[in-house]
Amino acid sequence: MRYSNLFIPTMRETPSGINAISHILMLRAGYVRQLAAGLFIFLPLGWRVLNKINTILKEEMERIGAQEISMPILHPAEIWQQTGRWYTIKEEMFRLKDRTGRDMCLGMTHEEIMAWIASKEIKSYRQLPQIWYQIQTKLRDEARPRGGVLRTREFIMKDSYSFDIDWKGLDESYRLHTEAYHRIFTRCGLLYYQVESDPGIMGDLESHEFMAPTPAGEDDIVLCDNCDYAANIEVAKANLPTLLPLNLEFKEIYTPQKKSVKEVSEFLNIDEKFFIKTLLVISEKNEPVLVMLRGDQELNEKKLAKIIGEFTFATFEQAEEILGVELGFVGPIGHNIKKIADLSIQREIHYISGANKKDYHLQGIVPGVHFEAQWTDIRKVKERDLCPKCGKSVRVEKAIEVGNIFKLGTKYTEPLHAYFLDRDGVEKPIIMGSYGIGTARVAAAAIEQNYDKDGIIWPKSISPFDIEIIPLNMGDAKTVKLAEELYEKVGEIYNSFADRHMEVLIDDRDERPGVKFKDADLIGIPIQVIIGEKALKENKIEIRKRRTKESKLVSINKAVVEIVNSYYETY
RNA sequence: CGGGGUGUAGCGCAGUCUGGUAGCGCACACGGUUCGGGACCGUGGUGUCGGAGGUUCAAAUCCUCUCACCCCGACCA
Repeated sequence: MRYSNLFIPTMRETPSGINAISHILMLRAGYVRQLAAGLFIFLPLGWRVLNKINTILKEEMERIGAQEISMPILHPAEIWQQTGRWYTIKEEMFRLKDRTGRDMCLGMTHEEIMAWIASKEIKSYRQLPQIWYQIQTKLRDEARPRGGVLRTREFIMKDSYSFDIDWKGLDESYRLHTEAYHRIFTRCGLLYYQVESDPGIMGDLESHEFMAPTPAGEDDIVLCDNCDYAANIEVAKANLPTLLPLNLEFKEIYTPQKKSVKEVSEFLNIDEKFFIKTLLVISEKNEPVLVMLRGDQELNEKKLAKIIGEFTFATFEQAEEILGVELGFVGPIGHNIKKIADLSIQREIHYISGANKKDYHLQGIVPGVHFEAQWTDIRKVKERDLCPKCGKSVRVEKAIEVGNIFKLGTKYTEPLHAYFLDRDGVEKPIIMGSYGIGTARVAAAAIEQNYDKDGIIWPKSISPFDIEIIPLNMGDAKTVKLAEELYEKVGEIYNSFADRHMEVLIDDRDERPGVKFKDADLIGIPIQVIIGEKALKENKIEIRKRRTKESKLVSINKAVVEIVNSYYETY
């Protein structure tokens, strides 16, 4: 295509107030514009990228036998009421009424609708298994859109749904998706990990997330370099840290104004490991719960929420009222309320914690002797903890969730009466799975992982164009003639591997060379073909790889071959 | 929803404290000179100063309310 005909509004200056690299570069390079919080317009280049990704998604989904369908975005409330999610999901769902006053909502995902159509049409085991997918817009009224296209209120997602006769079938559908996802993210040029994850409101069964590591990510993932352990920090486990016992006489100690574990630890010059951190939380049933962790550990709120449900941390006033002591001096002994202790607190070891008395702590506390509690894993894994699989130390990395896969079982098919008759004429619920990939997130993750100070460096599989031809002087007839010839010829070259034409962009604008170079680097097309008068005098042109910035002069009569070869060489 | 911040030309910003004719750079249009890393000279157009109300002879500036957006947190199939 011709640059002069394309709408590519690049910006010289960095927009203020935003900090995700992908957000800045997508704006500066003219890929997107923002309409409102969490709502983005994809301009021609941005849309081309999304379509490249969607094409890969389609190819890989079709490859595992999935069939593309299209679903309404506007849903009647009844179906969501049947599965209960109309009530369990709160402000995140966009709701509206139609002209007759009927409750409707905008689809944030499509389990309900997919299960509904399955319930109507799937009657026999002979019709199973099925995998249906869609690449469509979803809407969620996000509490806080952020990071440009990383978290938006309206977004395109590929989601697929599997329907099987039994759990074995689901395992197979899940496996097929896992393989497809590995192919998809590899083809998209992403560095990624498959991690164990929290199924959240999707169900209680197995689920994994595909995570692209980058500092812009919203999630923390725990990785082991020694083995293949990888998990979202929400569910990650680690080996119990052990402690050499310290003998402490059971007695109160005066610790004026020292409240946090850190403060008391420094004051007494005793390692934080020998402390018990005592937290007071209030569950959603308004029940106070005392939560204990070893002093050097942090609470994993997701793990605790799984045990006691949603909770909030007690305020200063609530603590005074419930425990009769100021926060900072609360200890595990006494208090006739529910207690949960992390497994990192070992029995038969002497610890220090609050004395339940202002300005005093208590040492020599022995868990199991001085207090009892429900012992369970509620701590957050941190860097250098020991891998639960191999025992070597793990690391924690930030990552963008680009895809996920869930085993749903009968969570949606039962409430929606999606039953079939099996071989023996027995009625059974369809076993379901769901699998998503956020298209724009893949694009953003690709940028986060592939850029330099000059702009985007697209993995070539999802670049909006393959080759950019840059005639430096549009006033020079020879330059223009050669550029046009290459534009025609390279565009016609058949890329036998991917079975498509090279997509060539020619910067035919009457701009100065500097402008063209800057824009070319910004928009990030893998191969730049530079046609300048100096080299032309020696019958040469320049081929430059965006990623490495290495360039070489090649003679005109070999230009086409060299350009195509360079394209294959880069990645 | 809690905390912080920002709204002035298409973009980036100054002006606000201390009220007195709304500015700078880039971009844009035209002419000329340039042409291998975001050129230069000249000329020109561009604003409900986020909105509403109030104080005042006078408000971008002070006061009250409100809206939008960004960042941190909560939340997040």
